[in-house]
Amino acid sequence: MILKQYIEDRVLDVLIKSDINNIEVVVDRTQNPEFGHYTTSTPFNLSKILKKSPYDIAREIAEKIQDPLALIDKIEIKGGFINFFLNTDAFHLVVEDILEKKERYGRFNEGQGKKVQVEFVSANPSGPLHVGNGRGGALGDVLANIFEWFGYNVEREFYVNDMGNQMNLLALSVEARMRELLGEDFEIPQEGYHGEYVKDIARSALEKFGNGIWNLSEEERLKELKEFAEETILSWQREDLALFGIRFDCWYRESTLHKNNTLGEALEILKSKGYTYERDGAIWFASTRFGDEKDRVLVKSDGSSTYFLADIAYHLDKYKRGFSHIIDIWGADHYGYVARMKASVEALGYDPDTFEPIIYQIVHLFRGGSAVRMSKRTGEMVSLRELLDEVGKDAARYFFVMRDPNSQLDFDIELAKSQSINNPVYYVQYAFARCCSLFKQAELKGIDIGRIDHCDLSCLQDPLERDIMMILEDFPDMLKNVFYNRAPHRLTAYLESLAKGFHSFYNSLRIIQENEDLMYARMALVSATRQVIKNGLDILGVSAPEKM
RNA sequence: GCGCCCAUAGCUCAGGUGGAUAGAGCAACAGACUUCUAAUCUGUGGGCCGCGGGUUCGAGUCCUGCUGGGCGCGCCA
Repeated sequence: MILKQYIEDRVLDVLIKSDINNIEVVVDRTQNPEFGHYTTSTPFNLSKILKKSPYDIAREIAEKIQDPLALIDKIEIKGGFINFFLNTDAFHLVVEDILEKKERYGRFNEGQGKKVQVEFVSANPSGPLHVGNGRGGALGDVLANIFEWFGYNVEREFYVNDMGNQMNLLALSVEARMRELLGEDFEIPQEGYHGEYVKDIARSALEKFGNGIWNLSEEERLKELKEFAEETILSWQREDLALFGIRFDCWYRESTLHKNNTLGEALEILKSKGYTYERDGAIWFASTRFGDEKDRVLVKSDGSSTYFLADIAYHLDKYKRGFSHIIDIWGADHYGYVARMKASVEALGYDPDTFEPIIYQIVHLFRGGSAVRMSKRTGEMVSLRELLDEVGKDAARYFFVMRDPNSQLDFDIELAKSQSINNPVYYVQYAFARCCSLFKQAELKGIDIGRIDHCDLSCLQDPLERDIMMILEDFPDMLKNVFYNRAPHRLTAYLESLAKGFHSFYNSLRIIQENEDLMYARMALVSATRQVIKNGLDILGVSAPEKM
């Protein structure tokens, strides 16, 4: 980043002195060493404006480039490209930068403490979390971490859907299972819950309430059971998420919105602005006026409110809590809600750009080559807990964010468990452990670790060393990419390439050795590598074991 | 039917705001441990970027029409 920035600034400097303004200069790393380390194609873009050939422009710019830090070895013109070759000393600046900034390397202060909310998982309290929730959980938590790295004050929130018919069905299902356990006739409602876990809840309910529960009125009994089932399931979810390394700042219940009459408030705002109307005895929101494909019902003809109105109220409440940016992480099956929620945010009077739903595609579980079937109806879903028990937190988190959220994810349980090169988590963690091991070795040999931080890096001249330094240089820039594109999978890919660079270096060059200058310089590089892997794993919420 | 997502090596996937000869890993084959962790490394082969048009100096990337797969289109929650 510092090097790329340096090149960019040098080019910009020439343009400004030539009175060419408002031109964006993009400097890229090259893929081919033939083209140097960094390149820019700005001359192509200037060609039309200046009415000169890209080649001539490139030559003119190249001639005027200043190099106050003496980092540029040579500049070559190829067509309209300006290719920059840096000297090896340039890359030493990167190592120094990392050793100075340490755990702050790659952080930015773009957010300046602005309040951002990331709401994710938000599974209904009607059953244990499943693997789909796992992807949403990992994605949301990592994005929240990224926002923190960019200087935002982030709140993680879980929305608890504790109202509605589903909870009544849950209570009825539990009651049926209780009767079953008592050897009575029972019937699980058609749309009820059939999973094994319902029996577990029924069993604990019998223990907790005893026979007295049957003396209550039907209504009273179901109310008790509903509350009991809900709290039980919520505690499961909380445990699962804790095992998954996720802690929410706030568990926000839908019932709170009803108690505070936020629904009425939201409805009033929409009404007063004239965005509602009555038809067929229902109250409608004219969401098509804000780009939705059809208008939506807020209050049904029987007088009850829709889930959508509660959602509008929920988002009104979020804005009232002072968040400047609101992110909702939704599964692909919620795509249909994007347009209407955007519409309602705008109708309430807030900037729809500050509301950002992020959609992730579904997860397919595999075990070796074969797909693991999931069925919601029979309740035989693979739970997040089972997955965590089998592959562990680190592999689970890593695998869930390893792919573009827009792409479906094939999650191979066997691969996630395997302790081999095939498994990218182990590959990256192993690189970290090797770094740590080198430090341990160094200490055993009585080497002065403190000297590493201010050693002479000039003996780092090997291409393998330079490759690592170039990757390390890229870290902050890569994080910007991750941040702006909401694309954590680029971080995992980055860590794998850094680990690869390190393993190559480790295998072919001796680090701890007779030549002390070289040894300290290489240890400095190891130290920088270790730091960057650590920073990256921290963002992912994956542990960095010192020994494996 | 309409909206959105996806399609890149045999497999799983990378390829910010368009840039040079499209990259990894796995699998296959051939090699490397008396020495800092072989959970590693080195080398080889492998491609009409789903198909057809268009935009321009330049397209895997942008626009458009198809094909195939996934998801969504309730006065459900």
